[in-house]
Amino acid sequence: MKSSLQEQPDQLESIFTKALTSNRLITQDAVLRSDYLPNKLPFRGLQIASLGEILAPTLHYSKPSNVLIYGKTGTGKTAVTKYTMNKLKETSIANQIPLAFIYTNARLCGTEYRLLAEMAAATNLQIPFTGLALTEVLSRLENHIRRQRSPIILVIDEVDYLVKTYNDDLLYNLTTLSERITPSFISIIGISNDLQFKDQLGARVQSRLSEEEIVFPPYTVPELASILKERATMALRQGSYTEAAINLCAALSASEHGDARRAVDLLRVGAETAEREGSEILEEKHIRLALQKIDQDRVNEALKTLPLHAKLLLLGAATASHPTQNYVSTGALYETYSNLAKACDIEPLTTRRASSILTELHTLGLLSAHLVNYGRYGRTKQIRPQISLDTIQKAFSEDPIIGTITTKKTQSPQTPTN
DNA sequence: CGTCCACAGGAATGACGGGCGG
DNA sequence: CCGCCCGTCATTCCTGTGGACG
Repeated sequence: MKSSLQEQPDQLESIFTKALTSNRLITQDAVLRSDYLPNKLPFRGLQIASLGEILAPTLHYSKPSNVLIYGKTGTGKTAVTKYTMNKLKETSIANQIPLAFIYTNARLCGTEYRLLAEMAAATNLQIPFTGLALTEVLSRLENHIRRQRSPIILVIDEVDYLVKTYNDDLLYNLTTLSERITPSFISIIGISNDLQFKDQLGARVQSRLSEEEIVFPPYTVPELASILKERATMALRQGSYTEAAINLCAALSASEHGDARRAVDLLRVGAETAEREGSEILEEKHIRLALQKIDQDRVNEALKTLPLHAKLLLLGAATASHPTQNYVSTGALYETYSNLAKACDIEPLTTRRASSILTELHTLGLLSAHLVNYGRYGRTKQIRPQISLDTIQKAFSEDPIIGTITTKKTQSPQTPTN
């Protein structure tokens, strides 16, 4: 800004604007968001090419093979798929080829029903929130697709979730549906984080669904570094970051199976911390702080969104676990859990239900549990919380029900008898 | 060598909030 | 409005199990 005016009252203003512009490390924050889709995807040329090859037949009206895409989180599966779909979409529109593209995420949808509803919505068919039989939704969808007359490319992200929590029926139904509507079709692209996913499919689905497979290897450290540098030049003010900081980001993320999304998150949070403490330059220490913060946030978020009884069980595990060995047996935990529940004026759940919740907590990684045998004295799980009592109490302190308990003084140390 | 502890976890069933078509 | 079916969460009932004790 050139201010040729000699006005002094704007002295402060200029100072402020200078402060605002110069202390901003991040100039393009959208680039560091996890949903940002870059217009080129380095180190994924092979995968893009294979997916392109597979989908190419759609351009002369024939059905492409179904595809399964494998790779750990943050290896670019979703980005590559979306990228390729977008390109294909452009081409199909330019050549007036009827083709519909649907992207769904099984885990975000949550249930089979909602996944179908989402598909329907993407093809402009309204499906009620709930209340219909799955078969009903399916047949409505079929009729609708018949009427629309345009083939569909359906991406199901995190298919492994779908199959794990339900089974492969829905996938089977979709493939047969596709066969019923020839010459139109639904071509399915399944994206899975789980490399063993295919084994969980029944033979009838397996042969249909995985006609083609593409594997996404994890990014290596140099690859991650290169990706980060590119993002950094776009998103951060020039000269506001050190090479070392970028490399640290890459190294930290590579140790977690080459997760690019996490690497970019780390960069963004790092830059934010640097900004907040008024630093001119993003350095390694900021990245380290960011790493802590990300982990912390993730845990806190998980804790806060837990259902009531899961919270109580976790709290019980943390309070009751043996001070030195740091674990509880199932029975003792159930005992403390019941007491906690009663203290909150809540009926405790049955042991059976508690057991299910416990395994859920285990799969979430908030607990560890392993089976031990005391022979004549039975067998039980040794359950130990993976999170400190302190963190748990803090996270629960805002809970409308549990908060009253956690803010109270810690229970007098009642040593459990064994 | 059989018992029997202290649970794990499958199957069946029910209560509940909701939408459906008629 | 009704009778029906849905998905979700929870209960009840049940069978299964590794190994120290007797």
